Amino acid sequence: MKSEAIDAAPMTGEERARYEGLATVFKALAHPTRLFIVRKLAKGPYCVCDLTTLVGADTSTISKHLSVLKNAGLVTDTKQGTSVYYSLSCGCMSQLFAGAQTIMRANLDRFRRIVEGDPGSGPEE
Amino acid sequence: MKSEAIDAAPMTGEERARYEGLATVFKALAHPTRLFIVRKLAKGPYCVCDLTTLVGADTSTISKHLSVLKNAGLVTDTKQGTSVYYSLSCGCMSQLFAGAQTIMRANLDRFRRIVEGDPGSGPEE
DNA sequence: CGGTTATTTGGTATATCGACAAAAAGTGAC
DNA sequence: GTCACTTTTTGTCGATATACCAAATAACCG
Repeated sequence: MKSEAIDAAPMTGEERARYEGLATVFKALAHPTRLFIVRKLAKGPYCVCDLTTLVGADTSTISKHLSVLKNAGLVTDTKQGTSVYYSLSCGCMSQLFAGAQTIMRANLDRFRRIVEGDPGSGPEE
Repeated sequence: MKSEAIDAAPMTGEERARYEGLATVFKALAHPTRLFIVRKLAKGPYCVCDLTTLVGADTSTISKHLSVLKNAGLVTDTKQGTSVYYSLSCGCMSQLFAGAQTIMRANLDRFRRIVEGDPGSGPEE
């Protein structure tokens, strides 16, 4: 049975497109290495080879991760000699991190309560 | 050649784990349908069948999307009769959306400038 | 209990992602 | 031009994600 009232109509095509655009941003952040990179870039620009060293992966891998971030509009790049330096394109990244960290912290708390056996918290069963 | 100083050491195991946890949150948001669902849940709890109608997909598909959101700690569920109602577990979702929307807006602006041919903006070449 | 409804789980086919290696492309120095 | 260095692109392959269908599970009602 349906709930009281589904006031809102089903997802329209335009809505769908908007959510796909948003999803592109989140997809770009949906990888530990890319998060690590974004975190580094928050401190200043880095070139590909530096990030390669920091992450400890193949250069081509890092380059591809950076292109994902760039296509999502999260970073910009500048050429300097043979190097390409990447920077964050938006200060709002910290906002995104803050939100995600809030959730992660809550998850950790929940997990801890479950492990420590605080009754009345976890999935009682 | 390396940049001046890579003061920070390479990614440690602990760091890696932390970024994987964060990535789980972003991964959960990295799908248009799940974003749509989260948006709906911001208005109040919905059961699976309502969301199924709103999205226009198979029930099992929606159920699976909801389980992804739940495993990431973004939503909680409550049983009421035969229905399961899902709610957001955190008000910080709006923060995440705001950040992503800021980026998307910037992307749109950039794109528009390129299309409209404003010189000195797009990827000059 | 059998019947109905709501949800989850398992199977499967397709598509996308991610990592490395190898090759290509761009830049600067000589 | 060639050499050295940095970055991107391409190819391949295994892992993951996603959609639907079908079957299993759970809750309510008579």
